[in-house]
Amino acid sequence: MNTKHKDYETPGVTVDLAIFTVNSAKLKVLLVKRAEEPFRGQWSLPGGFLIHDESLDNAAQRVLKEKTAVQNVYMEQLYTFGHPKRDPRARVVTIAYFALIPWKRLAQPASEKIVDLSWADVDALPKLAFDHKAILNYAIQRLRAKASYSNIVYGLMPKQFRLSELQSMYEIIIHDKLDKRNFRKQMLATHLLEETGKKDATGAHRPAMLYQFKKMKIAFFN
Amino acid sequence: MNTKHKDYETPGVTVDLAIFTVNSAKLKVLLVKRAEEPFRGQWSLPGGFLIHDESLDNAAQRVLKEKTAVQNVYMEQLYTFGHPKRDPRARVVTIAYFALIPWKRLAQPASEKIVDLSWADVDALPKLAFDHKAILNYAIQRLRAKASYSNIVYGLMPKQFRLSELQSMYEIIIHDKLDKRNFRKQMLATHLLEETGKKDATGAHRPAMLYQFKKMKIAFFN
DNA sequence: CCAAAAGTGTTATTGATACACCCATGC
DNA sequence: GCATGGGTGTATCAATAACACTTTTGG
Repeated sequence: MNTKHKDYETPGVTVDLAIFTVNSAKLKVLLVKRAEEPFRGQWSLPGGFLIHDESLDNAAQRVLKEKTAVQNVYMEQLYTFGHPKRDPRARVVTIAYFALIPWKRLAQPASEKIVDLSWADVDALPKLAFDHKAILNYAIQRLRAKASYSNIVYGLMPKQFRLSELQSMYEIIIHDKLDKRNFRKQMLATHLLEETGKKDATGAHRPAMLYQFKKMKIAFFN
Repeated sequence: MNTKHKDYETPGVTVDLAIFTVNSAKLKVLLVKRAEEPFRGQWSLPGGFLIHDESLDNAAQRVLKEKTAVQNVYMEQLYTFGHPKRDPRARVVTIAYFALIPWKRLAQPASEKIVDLSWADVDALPKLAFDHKAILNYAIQRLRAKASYSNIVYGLMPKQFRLSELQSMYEIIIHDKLDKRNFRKQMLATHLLEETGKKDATGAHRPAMLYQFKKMKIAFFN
């Protein structure tokens, strides 16, 4: 690493977040309406400048907490975007993250009442500021890919759930139907799930066993 | 994205590269000896500050070319490291890349004569400056992982090669022995290889068919 | 008693793995 | 003619995919 600055203007450094949840059988992403130029009034991904003495992960956590008031959810660094013209005013490099939040953990009235925040259906997105559409597409692609070979969808589930709800979650993310019997066999074969003993009778019909993820030292999403 | 700078010092932005090749059946990485403080005299990954109007990928290509004089090799963005104390003097965020170069494409005398450049065996690394050991470990892990489910090792092969050489390359990267017959079956089943018609009689024994990768519109390493 | 979701096994197919001998050439 | 790497096929095993009916409850 060459450490001479020379006379290059040093770029701004931000983090931007693609925060996903699932509600009403739709994958949703959190958007914020910009209050300032450029792109004033347009929707964008939540983000912010890196603060002194704050790691990248901490910056992403901070933005997440500011906008959603939740913490301890699944989050990973996605990719860094640095095209010189991605911000029309100044050079800004942004480290993109993606996060997953179970819908139930969102204080719905609180986060929905703020008019400048919106959970947008990823299949019906408005025009986005900057290169946020590209960032979001990248995030969606990564989420879908990981859902098919990892247990990342855990990050979207509530504490307890029916197996049919877990299956629906997979189907929503990967955009395909799964076989009920094979799905159950596979899920139980991982031994990552355990029965709670409780049954959920909220449906109008036969109550279903509720499951939860076993406590693990390391929450591992491969 | 909030675009107010406030009074935060804006961090420096660099790219650092883990440039791999394979020679003498060993995975090697290019290191440079630091000429300046901090870590003067220690080995580090090649890197440099981002220049105005240069994309991140271009910055990585520039550093690659400066150090190896090669271009058009496999390269991908790896991860961005931004711990506030990773550079002892100032805040520096670095976007790490990894690159693969076939040994034959390196002008050996040229790149080896420079005393401050070294192709180090990844299993016998010296102490590295900054957090470059962590960056390199991450790169090696990614390379090994991708080798087992993608055709990324293509990036390390010369234009034409024997199947046994391709197999050796896989074995070096994934650190395991493969079955010759199964390996050949699998490789040929992908239809990504084609016979050149030529035979390589440089060995002291039965000449081997030389293969090459088919020309593809999109070079795809999954 | 009917509607609706819960729950449950077996078979077929496919892909991955294990394994040993003959071949062609240079020396 | 022998040493060396080149080249080839089959059988087993494991994982995945296809598939339909009975059960339990609420209304």
